[in-house]
Amino acid sequence: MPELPEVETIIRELRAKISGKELRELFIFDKRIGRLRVSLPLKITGVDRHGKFIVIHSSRGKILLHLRMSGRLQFSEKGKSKRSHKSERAIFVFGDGSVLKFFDPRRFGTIEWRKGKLPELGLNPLGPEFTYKNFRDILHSRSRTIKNLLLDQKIVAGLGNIYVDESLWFAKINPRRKSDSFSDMEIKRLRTAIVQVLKEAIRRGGFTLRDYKKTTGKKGSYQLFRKAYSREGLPCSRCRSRIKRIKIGGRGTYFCPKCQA
DNA sequence: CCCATGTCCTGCCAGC
DNA sequence: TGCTGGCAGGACATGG
Repeated sequence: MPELPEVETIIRELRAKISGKELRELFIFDKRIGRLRVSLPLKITGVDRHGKFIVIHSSRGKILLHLRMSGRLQFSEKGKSKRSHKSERAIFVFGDGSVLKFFDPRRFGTIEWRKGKLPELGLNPLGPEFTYKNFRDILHSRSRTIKNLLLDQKIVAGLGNIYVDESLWFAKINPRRKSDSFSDMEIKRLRTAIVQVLKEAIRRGGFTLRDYKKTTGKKGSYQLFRKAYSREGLPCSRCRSRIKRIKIGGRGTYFCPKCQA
């Protein structure tokens, strides 16, 4: 389930590996993932992250990849452009013979071609616009459960189920709280928690529980550091109470019932 | 508009 | 052992 830190890890690897290369061929094996009507070859000029989108820049437009839940990219310097696995949905072949494979067992991932603007998203939590004031204005202008609000990409772009639970744990905020009920102190704590959690997760190369892996096939390590997500019944590392799991908006939600009362 | 819920999809796993 | 049902979740559609 790639979220901002996982996507950031992936784009840093991709940037180093495919910038400046020529995209010679693109095979898409599953129509559901998207159709890319663009003439090849294409010169890759850079790779960026936009929320959870991977943006591959070229001189004529951008390729947007979204991994959704189970999407994974695997890069090899010398690879075959033949499909060798059931969950392989697309293969990018570069001028030097290296290949990038898009695996996605659950088939929610997408590939699209964009000439103009990128999709509109909310605040970038690692950008200069994620100020206390901007964040407070958004929280106070809505009356939603904080868990749902933070999952909304049009509010803050890049958080998913894991990092929302982790951030709320650090901020000591109950995931069921309504966003318009927050004090200034709580908003400051939450803002700081989000930034710190995301930075630490990037430093650790993301969170690997099942699907997510880096483009080299290696795992991230944030799961070893996690405080709430997928820790049901285990002791809270602050107060030793047992972490609880509830459902909010259909999403599994982990929190400490004592510190996040 | 605002907010919550249902849906897409496949692999995995608990329980019988 | 083999089957079944439930669950996982990002984003979008739908409906109140």
